[in-house]
Amino acid sequence: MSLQMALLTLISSGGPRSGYDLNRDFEGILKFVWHAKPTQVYPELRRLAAEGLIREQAEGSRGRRPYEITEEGLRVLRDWLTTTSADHSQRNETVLRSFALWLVHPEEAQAFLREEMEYHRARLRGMRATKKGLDPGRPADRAALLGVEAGIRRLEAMVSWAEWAIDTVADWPADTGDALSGSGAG
Amino acid sequence: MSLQMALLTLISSGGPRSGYDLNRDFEGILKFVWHAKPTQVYPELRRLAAEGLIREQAEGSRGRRPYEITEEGLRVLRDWLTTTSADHSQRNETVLRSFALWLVHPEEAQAFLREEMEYHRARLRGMRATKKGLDPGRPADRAALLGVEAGIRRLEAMVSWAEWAIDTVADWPADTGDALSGSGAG
DNA sequence: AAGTGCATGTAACCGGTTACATGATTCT
DNA sequence: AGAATCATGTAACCGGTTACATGCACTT
Repeated sequence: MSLQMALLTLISSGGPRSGYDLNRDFEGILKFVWHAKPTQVYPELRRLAAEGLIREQAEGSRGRRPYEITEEGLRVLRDWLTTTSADHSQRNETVLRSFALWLVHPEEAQAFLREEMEYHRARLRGMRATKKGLDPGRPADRAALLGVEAGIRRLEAMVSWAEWAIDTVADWPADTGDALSGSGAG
Repeated sequence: MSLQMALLTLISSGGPRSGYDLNRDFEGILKFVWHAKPTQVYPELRRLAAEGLIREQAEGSRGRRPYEITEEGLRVLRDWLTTTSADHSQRNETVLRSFALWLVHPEEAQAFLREEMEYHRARLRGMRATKKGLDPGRPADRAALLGVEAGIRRLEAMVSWAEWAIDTVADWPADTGDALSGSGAG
């Protein structure tokens, strides 16, 4: 359901877009918002076209199939925004793993946290670069700036959390033997 | 895959737990980390037991089936933590929707953002209450505190973002007619 | 001419959701 | 006695991933 809305949002905001363009968006600006593999995107575009929510334009070079949104597609998008409420279910493997960190040696826990810190710092740099590429003069970009700002703030939260967590784990008492018996790096 | 690890983490950290207990955890402390419906949890527990990663204890009152983690389960959990890296793919419908907000009237955009702000504030209160219930003297709770702190920081980021976004939308130029033609509340 | 990146797809499988079903225990 | 909550499950379906397949265009 929401994949359709994600595709309609991208197509409506970024002008005519092909499956390839959309896949790049999922890897770029939408990385922390929505994701889908190419094998899911292409059939879904066909379905949206069959439902009349998007329209295929003339085939471009290299077999590109650019789509544009239809009036009906816009209507459906607006309807979704105004009459349904957002699903808040989430999955975050970084945080899931942190719940289990008492089972490994502090050095291993810190190694994990450092890796996560670096990852989120890198993504944060990417997000800030993306932000610079947006034009506040364009209505669609103004909305995109809202989304990008959310991404930046969430990434900043993760980076500062990881920094704090590394310090916190350093202060954990040794717990000689019990939780870590049988652990690899013993 | 990660559902198994989520279940092992909960069972290892919280003492013997039944499917019902675990479902409550998914609705509570793990709400923003991992989620699974009861219909997925019960068969998965049977599978974990068949694989020898958890062990069923004596059936309790009301048909409760409490499980405890086995040595093999602990080994698998530690192995997952130390030899594989975290999947960072995410989906966040709140932020996805914000990318499309230029398509609706500013009042509708703000109504959405206000709703999200309230939702995240409420969840933040819940997370802070959860934090108070944890005992830093217990190793498992110390790790849980890392996870809960991540949740709090992410929720704080979302609340402050929503506040900022409401103000930002208020300053958007009117864009008389173009993007909003055909929109419901015209 | 070979290698890389562009660009789209199919089929099989698995993870996850929805709808449905059952019965015991506690509370009012 | 009836309602609410505890507690576990099955079956069908759908959304999403993995593995595989194809061919063109641009660069070196």
